[in-house]
Amino acid sequence: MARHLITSAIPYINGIKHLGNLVGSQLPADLYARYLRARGHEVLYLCATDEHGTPAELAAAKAGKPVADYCAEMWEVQSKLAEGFRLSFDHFGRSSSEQNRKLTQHFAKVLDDNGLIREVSETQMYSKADGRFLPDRYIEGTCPNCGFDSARGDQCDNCTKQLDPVDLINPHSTISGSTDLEMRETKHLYLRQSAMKDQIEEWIDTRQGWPVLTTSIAKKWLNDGDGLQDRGITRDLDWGVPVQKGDAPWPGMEGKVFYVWFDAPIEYIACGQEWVDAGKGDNWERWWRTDKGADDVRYTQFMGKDNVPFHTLSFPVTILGSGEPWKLVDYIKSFNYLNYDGGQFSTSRGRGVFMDQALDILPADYWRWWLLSHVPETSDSEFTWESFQSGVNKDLADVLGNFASRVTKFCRSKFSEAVPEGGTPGEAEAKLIADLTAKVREYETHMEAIEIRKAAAALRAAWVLGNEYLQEVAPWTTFKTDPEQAAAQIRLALNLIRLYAVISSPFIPDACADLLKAMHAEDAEWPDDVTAALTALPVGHAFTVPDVTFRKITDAEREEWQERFAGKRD
RNA sequence: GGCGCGGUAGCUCAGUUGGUUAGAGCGAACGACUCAUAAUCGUUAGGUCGGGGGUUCGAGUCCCCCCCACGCCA
Repeated sequence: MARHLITSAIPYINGIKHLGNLVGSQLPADLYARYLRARGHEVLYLCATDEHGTPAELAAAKAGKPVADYCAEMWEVQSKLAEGFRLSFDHFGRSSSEQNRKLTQHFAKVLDDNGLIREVSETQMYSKADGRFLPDRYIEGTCPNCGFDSARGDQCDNCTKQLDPVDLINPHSTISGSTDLEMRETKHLYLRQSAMKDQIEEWIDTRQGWPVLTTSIAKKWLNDGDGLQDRGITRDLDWGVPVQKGDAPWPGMEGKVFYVWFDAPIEYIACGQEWVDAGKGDNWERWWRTDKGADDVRYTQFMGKDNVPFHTLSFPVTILGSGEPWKLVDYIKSFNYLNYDGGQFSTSRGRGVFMDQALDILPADYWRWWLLSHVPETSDSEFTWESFQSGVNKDLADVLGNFASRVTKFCRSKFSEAVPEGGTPGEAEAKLIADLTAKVREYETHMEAIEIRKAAAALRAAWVLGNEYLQEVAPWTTFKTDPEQAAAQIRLALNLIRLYAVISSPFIPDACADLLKAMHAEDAEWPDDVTAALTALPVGHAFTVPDVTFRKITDAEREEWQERFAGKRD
């Protein structure tokens, strides 16, 4: 038994995430967490909402609510949806927590003590009407190059020319529309990532077997151009962690907050504290402090490729730069993007399926199965309704669901709703057990390597073995001449249902729980010994014929959904 | 423009450090079976491995050039 710390990239607070967001970190992390728990390991799986920054402020303003209230409400919404998808977080925290505020301020202090923070004076566009500095993308004006009238402060979307906000003709705030703007001087803190470049690179070079996607992105940022750049960690905003040196004020930084990218990853740690403070655990340091028991913890992070630079560079700079014994990540599993029907998912245009809508039309397991078995591991992958329909109908309904149905119904009709006795296992049974053992071991290997698509394929192949076996021994034929032998065959098949429910549970937890219940299974112990596991339900053990475990998606539904989610979410 | 990831059977994708007849699932065709959610099982399907050049006894798998798609960046 080992101890596994797992985190998935924390979703931003403003709004409901789409399936691409879900499959890019939380869902695979949940799969891994569930698998490890099923194998008897001790797991702490943490996630949270990322709440600070301008987008949250703007979304709150749009909703006409104070930003703190808005975030609290959205946290509830995201929390409910996570439950809906059966994401098994040990705790779902918030980056706006008191714990994170203190920890972030602590890290800033020790980084400053270690000479890794410097002050920079810069001029920035200030909007008097909004009472705030405006980031480049909140300023629009006419492009001096091509005359496009909605050029952003940093770039013209029309001619792609790189711009400086001061170059814009008639610049205005996109928040209020105000044109009363001026350049003001402001001071910011920068994290001296450049000073840590060699140490970070050395650390990354010692990471074995990381996905190409992860290391190639990290290497690019380390060595591209002038190398790893220092990065601002403060902003002129109200909503965020106030800039302080630990408990003490930071002269010259009054009224500023830490930039969201700085405090968000620290929330991984703070979330452990929240977990304890919520009464769900009693010691977070044994997960996070290598001097307090976290030495034997294996820490795995899950994230989309857009988050890789923060997790391979910025956050490690924070951790290593602190000089304190915090647990560093051991393995980073990163994902490409899931596209939607020939294009991108789009939150702003409402293109694609969002988490709430998905659960409105089908149970979580249907989504979990398709998404996980098509997770964009090696390259971007694509959601199409045809593929979704075929994956659900074929894999879940026909191969797995129907197997449980045909076996239990046959038994009920020829014997009773209990495991029948008689007969002896022969060659066919021995072959099935050998094949199944090999397949289960293969499945375990892929799961441990977090090769999710391959794991899904192996799992599906294990389901197919059951159908092959039935087809070969044909108990419906055997029964006519040798009912005892048919009983032995169906006894094995009934036990297969239980075994499938156990090993499939990380992918499709609800359906598996239903199947285990139908089989009146008393435990869900992992089949380390497949032969033994196939006698777990003894002769005479009662069961209940399960309801339709997975229903099929009709062509009419598919067409309707295809239409409904094509664009424009209200 | 720079960089990154890709371009393998109709579709979605596998293909370790280069090595016998390039694989899987879906779809399609044919056959078997009838217990089951008109489900299952079997067989078949022959793709210039984006294009060109090179290294090698031998390359989808290494090197160079080009084309295409997607993404990121300034």
